[in-house]
Amino acid sequence: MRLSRYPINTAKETPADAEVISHQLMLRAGLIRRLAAGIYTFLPMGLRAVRKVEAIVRQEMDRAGALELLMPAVQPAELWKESGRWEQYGPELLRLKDRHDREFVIGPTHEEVITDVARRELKSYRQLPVNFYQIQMKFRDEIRPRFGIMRGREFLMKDAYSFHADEASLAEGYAAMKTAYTRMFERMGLNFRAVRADTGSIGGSASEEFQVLADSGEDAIAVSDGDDYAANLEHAPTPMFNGSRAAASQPLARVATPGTRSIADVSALLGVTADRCVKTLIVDGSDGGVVALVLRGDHELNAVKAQKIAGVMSPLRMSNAPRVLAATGTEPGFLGPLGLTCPVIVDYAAAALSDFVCGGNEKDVHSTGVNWGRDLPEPTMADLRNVVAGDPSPSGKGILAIRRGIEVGHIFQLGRKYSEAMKATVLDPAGKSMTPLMGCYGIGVTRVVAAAIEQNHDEKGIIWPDPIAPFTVLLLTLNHDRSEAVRTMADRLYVELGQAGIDVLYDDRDARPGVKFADAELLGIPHVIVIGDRGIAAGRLEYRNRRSGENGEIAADAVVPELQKLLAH
RNA sequence: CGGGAUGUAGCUCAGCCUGGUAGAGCACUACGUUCGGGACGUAGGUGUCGCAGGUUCAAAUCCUGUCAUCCCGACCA
Repeated sequence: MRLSRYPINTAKETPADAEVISHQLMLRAGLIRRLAAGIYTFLPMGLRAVRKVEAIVRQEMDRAGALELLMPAVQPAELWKESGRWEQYGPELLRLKDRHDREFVIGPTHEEVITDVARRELKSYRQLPVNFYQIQMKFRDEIRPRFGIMRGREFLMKDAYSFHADEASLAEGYAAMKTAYTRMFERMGLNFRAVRADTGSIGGSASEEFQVLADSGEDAIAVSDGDDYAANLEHAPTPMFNGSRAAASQPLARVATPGTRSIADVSALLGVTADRCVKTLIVDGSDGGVVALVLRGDHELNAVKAQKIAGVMSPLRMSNAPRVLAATGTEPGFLGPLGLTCPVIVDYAAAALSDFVCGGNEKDVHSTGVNWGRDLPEPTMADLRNVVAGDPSPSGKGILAIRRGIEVGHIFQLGRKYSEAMKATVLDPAGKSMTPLMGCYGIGVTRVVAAAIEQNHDEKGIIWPDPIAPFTVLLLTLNHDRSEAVRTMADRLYVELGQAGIDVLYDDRDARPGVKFADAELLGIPHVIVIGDRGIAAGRLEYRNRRSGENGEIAADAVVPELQKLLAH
């Protein structure tokens, strides 16, 4: 591609409405343009990156034995009514009517359509297992689209759906997809983790999200430094209390703490760190009463974990002030486990404390030197808190750090939810009708592009990983219009590189060097060959690596083989 | 949907408070000089001042409504 014939529009200034770096750079580099909120045009350069990602996804899906098909974006409402999601899905589902007043949706996902395909096409267990996939535009009417293409309303997604005769086959298909996803993201050069996720309301036994690690990510995840363990922050378990705590060394005492309601105030006033204090939270119980949850002062309650505990109302609800007063005789800020009559559940970490500080269950009073077993009964314990950096990994290897991630893929075992609701059946070996199990596996293709930029950029612009760069090599000429030698050399290299099957972009514009270099860095083409009279005279052309910043030389008569060597690894 | 903010040239923004016939930089076009790190000069084009009402002799500016966009919260690839 010759840049002189390619209307790129790069901008020095950052558009005001772009918040995250990938959005800013995609706009500045001219990869995308906004058409409406969360809806973007991919300009040719941007589309090339999308196609590169697609190609890798397609190759690995094919390698895993999945079959590509293409389903319609517009789907009849009847299918959604059949699955029950016409009512369930809510306003994120874009609904519309045709001229005959028939109802349709613009597909946010394709479980209904694929299940319809399956019930028509699959007749025998002998056709199982099978995995269908497509790479297709989805539309989700997000409440708040943001971050450009990262959370758009219309986005390109690879979605796959597998059908299985039994659990073992489903598990096998799921594992194959996990392998395929791992290969894809590795090939794309992304730093990612497979994260244990909640199976949520969909049910099923296994679910993992693929998260690209980036500070701008919307999800908090806990990752181990000892192995590949990673989980959503809310889902990572904390270590159980091992039964040993330091011996009590202080007497139980009550101290006046007027006006100090927060852990921060108490620890400042008494000169103890927050991890020597406990906080007591009163939540509504499932039996109409209340339950006290006790955590270490520096820890955070995890609502998902708490509401799973017997006796605690789900969804979790903090008790209101009158109920707290009735149950404890005091107001929030001075609560403690001492003398409480309601059920008390203590987080493992709080249970491990000795000589701790807690509220005195009286306004403006705290207790110090409190010890389980001496001043209080041995506690009823549970995992109540979010993991924090430094906690041991649940995998048993390494310690956890809290990172942020961008969810680019999600795989899960669906079970029979859709096949049952939509009566997709096949005949089993005995000639009886059976309902196959399903798995589903998504990748946000366009989101991957944004995530890759989040992870690969510097102050000058994008730094594409080779496999998903719009172009692999950039030929950058200096003095283009005045030097015939430069033109001749560059034209020849352009042809040769193309013939060698290398994706080459040729900046043959009659622009000043500064402009060309700046654009090269903004666009982030990984390998740049600079062609100037100086280099030609010396027989050696300049090679620049966008990522390493390395500035080397290549023999002018061996550019193609030298580059091929560079690209090989 | 709740909270916050913004709409003026393709982009970044000034002008609005205090109404008087619309500006800068970047980008774009032509010519000249320049040419290995976002050049300079000369000339040039560019706007229903988001939209609709209202107030006024006069509205980008004041008032009302409306639409759009962005940011913060609950959802998702």
